[in-house]
Amino acid sequence: MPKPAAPPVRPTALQAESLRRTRREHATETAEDYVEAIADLTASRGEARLVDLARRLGVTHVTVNRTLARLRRDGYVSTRPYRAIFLTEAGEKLAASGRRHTTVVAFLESLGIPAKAAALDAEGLEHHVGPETLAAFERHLRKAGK
Amino acid sequence: MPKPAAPPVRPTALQAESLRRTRREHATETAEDYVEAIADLTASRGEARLVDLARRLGVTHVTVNRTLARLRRDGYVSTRPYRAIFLTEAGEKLAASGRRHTTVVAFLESLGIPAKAAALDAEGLEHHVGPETLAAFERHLRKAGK
DNA sequence: AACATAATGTAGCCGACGCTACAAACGGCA
DNA sequence: TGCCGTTTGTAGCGTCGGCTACATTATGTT
Repeated sequence: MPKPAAPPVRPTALQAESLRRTRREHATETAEDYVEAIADLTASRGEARLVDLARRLGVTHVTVNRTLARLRRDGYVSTRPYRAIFLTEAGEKLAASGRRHTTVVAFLESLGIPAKAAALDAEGLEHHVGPETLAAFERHLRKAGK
Repeated sequence: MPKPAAPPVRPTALQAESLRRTRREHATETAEDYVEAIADLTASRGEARLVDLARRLGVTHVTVNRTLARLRRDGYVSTRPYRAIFLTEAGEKLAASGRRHTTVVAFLESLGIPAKAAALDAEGLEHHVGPETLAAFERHLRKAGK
């Protein structure tokens, strides 16, 4: 994000708000990374195991375990000792919306739309993108973006 | 960043690496935000005060104080009780490089280059962009981007 | 069945980044 | 000069996301 350096200080409150939003988004980012990884693993190999997640996310199994505890607490996953990890409905939704969001943003950007505008527009668009359209976006991305 | 959902799991290590890098970048983001804010404030009103920083960054003065302590520890700022905050040479450099980086990225994106590529290219380009070129970039951005 | 290895769990630590509440120093104005 | 509001400092707390070290449970192989 281009922070205007030339025009003095002006929009103090606005900048603060933007920074705060960035931080808020950070908070859910991890959760999204996890649920998306779980969804992918479940889809690709039938079950999501803790070690796979750890490898996939580049952290230790301990970290995964603790994060899973939080996700469980927040109702995104259901886990049982020494068993595979499953997404709850809320988890599925979060994973889907996360994937949908990144896909839409990527698609818009692939059309040459500046990241900022793309992110902004995606925020609104993503709620109206059906499965077919989403698939089309993904197809386009696979072809265009290497 | 488009996380490929369709092609199964494949690049485990690569994805982990990318996530790790994202986290590392987060770490310096805050420092950059602070030094840039300090630089801006110093430029625009002669001195950077703690409360201004707090307002500007949207956090409490306490948080600013503690972050400043870390920045002092890391050699980016010099502070004295109840006095304005100054950047050290390292701090100036960090502020400049941060501003330079965001400018270059924004410029590339304004040309329609997808964010990912822009970020990647900027990483290399920014070290070769002189003051005049940077100014030109900024001029272009001020005209093009609203 | 027995054992070795892999997977999962637990304990305890650390740092970054927030916060509220309270204390102390500064500064301007009556 | 003295007082009051502003600014800065400090104490203590919480959450998140990492980690190492060690304990326990599954699992697969002989």
